[in-house]
Amino acid sequence: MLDDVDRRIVEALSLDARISVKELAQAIGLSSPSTSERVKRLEERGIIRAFTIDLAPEALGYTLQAIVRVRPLPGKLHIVQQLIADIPEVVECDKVTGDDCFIARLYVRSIGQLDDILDRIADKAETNTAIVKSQPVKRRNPPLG
Amino acid sequence: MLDDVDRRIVEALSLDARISVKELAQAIGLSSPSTSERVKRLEERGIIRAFTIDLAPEALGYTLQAIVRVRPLPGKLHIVQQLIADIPEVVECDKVTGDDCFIARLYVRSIGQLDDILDRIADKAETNTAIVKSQPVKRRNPPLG
DNA sequence: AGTGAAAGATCCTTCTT
DNA sequence: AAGAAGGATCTTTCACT
Repeated sequence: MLDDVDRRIVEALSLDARISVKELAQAIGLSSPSTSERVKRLEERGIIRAFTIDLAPEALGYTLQAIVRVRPLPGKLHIVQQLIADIPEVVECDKVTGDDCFIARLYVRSIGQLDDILDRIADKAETNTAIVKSQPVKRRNPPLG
Repeated sequence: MLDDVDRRIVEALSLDARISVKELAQAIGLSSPSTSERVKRLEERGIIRAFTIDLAPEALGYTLQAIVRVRPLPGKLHIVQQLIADIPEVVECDKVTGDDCFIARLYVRSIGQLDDILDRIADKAETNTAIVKSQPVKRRNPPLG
């Protein structure tokens, strides 16, 4: 899937996506042309999906994070899904097996705001809200092996 | 918090963190020096936490994603937390309020692998597993306003 | 696949307004 | 915050292993 060189490239770019090909090449012990080619192929193979930035929610005023499980009432599934997608504070939502149909992550600035948002779907779904107290594992890469 | 120019910078960099200051400047209609200064300040203010890459789990063979709620047995909280953190397939784990103490997201290559992993904590915690069927909302930024 | 050198292009930052 | 310019830096191409 990924050989050892690819892995090192991915790890280095995960830490700093702005480093030049030259720096990257030195970091992984390869020449610039080879490194450049590797990166290009990782993109072509769809392994590197994008070069992006990591934002700090707290620095944007989002001091509260919640994980909400949502079980739409009978016949309301599609409406609820659309409602959730339309809430900009929902930064991610998965449709899952089991009783809880959706699991959404929300960034909010206060409990009041959270309450407001949940009220919008209260008549169309049962919700179960968990407030995030800490993050024992922050977003990280899975094994690249 | 963020003025309109900052917002456009963040949006542009979210889409492509590799663009040059020059390109970025053109995209947002500002001069290069000003743009450069803005980006630097966004980093200093802790809003841009890092420049990184977005990996495609499927392209790495992770065809299955699961969200596992974990309720440690009495006295096992710390052990369980450590156990979870030590599972490399756990790409993110939150400690939350409520009965379920932890909510973890796992990337796995098969149901068998998921089963193996869950077995490791089966004697120390109750778990509730939901398989991700689709992602109505893929990872996105919260409102930048 | 990878290396090394070189040339050309591009870029960032500084300074002045 | 803009504009120009200098000086550095980089990426890619090419021949070769």
